[in-house]
Amino acid sequence: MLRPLDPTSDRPVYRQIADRVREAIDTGDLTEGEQLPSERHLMDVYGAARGTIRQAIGQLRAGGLIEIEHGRGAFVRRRPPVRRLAHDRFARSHREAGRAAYLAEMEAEGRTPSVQVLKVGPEPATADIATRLGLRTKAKVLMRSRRYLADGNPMEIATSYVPWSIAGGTRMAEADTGPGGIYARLEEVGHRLGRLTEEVAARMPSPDEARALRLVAGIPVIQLVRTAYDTKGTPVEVCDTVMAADRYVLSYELSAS
Amino acid sequence: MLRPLDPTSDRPVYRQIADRVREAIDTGDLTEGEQLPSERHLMDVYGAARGTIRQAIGQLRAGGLIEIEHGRGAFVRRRPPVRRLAHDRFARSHREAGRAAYLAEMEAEGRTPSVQVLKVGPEPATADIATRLGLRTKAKVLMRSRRYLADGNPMEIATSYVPWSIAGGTRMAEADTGPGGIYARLEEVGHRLGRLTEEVAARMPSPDEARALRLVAGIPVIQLVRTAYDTKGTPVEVCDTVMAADRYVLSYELSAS
DNA sequence: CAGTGGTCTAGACCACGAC
DNA sequence: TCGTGGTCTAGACCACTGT
Repeated sequence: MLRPLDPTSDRPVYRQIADRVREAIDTGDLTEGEQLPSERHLMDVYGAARGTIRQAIGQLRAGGLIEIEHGRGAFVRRRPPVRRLAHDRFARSHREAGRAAYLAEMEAEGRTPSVQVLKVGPEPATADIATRLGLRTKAKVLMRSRRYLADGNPMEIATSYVPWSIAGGTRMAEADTGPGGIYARLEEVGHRLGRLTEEVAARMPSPDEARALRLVAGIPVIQLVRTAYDTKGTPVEVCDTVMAADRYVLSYELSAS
Repeated sequence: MLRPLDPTSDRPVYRQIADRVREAIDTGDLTEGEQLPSERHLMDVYGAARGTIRQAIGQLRAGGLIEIEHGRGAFVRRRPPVRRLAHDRFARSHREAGRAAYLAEMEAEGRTPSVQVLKVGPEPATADIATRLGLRTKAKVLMRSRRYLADGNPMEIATSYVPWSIAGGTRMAEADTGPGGIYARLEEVGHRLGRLTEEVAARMPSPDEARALRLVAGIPVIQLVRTAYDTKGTPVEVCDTVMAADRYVLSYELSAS
């Protein structure tokens, strides 16, 4: 199944071994979820030291191709079901934004959703958040941090920020924001939702994020920062979402007119 | 500068060392572009074998925090200037889409842009591309593949697909598509641009992509698949773009009305 | 040349999972 | 208990960068 190495090549042995395994995956000789030959086996096959084999496997792991389970073996990574996030959600209905929309959408897909509220309370704004909200740095803002799961697997961590001058004393500052979520509460206090901007970036997770999202090595995160403005153009909320990149595809609809 | 290890901790030594270096970066003790202590130095400081030190450094590298230059040393990664892609570009002006828009925008930012046409010609469509274009698998399509650079550094690789029934015999199938680019040619043959969809995902690069984009370890790619429809709703082009994630932030504007 | 990282070896002991 | 991967050591030689 695995082609032999080329001893005349100046490509390092560990890379050649990684190449061979990658080929086996690409050609379908190794299929999703299938177990790779063990390290000892690869040592025998290629006559290499264990360190060399582990280097090869480390490459594949960092590239997101395989996943390793201690005591069990290395396996071709299974791609978890992808959640397609259509970003006309807000246009369709403000009332169904946030947690309610998440629960409804997930259940419609036959998955079991859950949401954990991690932290809710006043915080001094970071420079970035303050800028986005049009406040001065360290201005008091409401921070709401929560984790979304599907079938028990973490999907994303979202942290919202609302100026304290808007959120203070309202139900936004409580763990349960009530029916319709934060956008409904914002409208109740006179901030009718106008437009939204979203900024999308990708990077490797911090160790904290990797833990919270239970990310295996080789999976990046998508960071989406959404800013909501009311109809007067005042920024009323910033939501910073960090998503496991192997579980999401964001989709946008643009008009060319 | 680097705190000592905790011998009572059951956290592996290499992780503790990585933690210490990460702390030094977070606190600003090690700043962008600054050189890390050499492997030999770290061996002395922590009394660890070289393999252990290299494991620690490997973690930081895979996390995108540092960059290593053979013979020179390891350095805290410098973040290249980020290109903010506003996706109302198409709405503003179809005529300035594609290469022309890229050259103009880059020059406006004071950077030197260039575009390499990698391959232009007919190809059988993959299953995915065929589906997006509403064709049967392996239908003949025009493929246009090119690489965009800024100041000599690769930024993205874009591959466009147009049904051969539309592109065949036109200037779209030539290396130089002429003024206004591919969208102008599409309109000339009666396909006025209507709406566009964009799908955004992130993943680790393939070895080929890493080479073409000159990606160092620990940098993911953003994959953006744009489908253009004409005013009759017929898909006329799919553009698959793979971008170095450390050089892009995509921004979208949504209406809440 | 000296100093840096890159590759590879051979071996030891440990931790986890399945049977 | 056995087979899997995880951690760590000590050493060798090579390749690249700078002086």
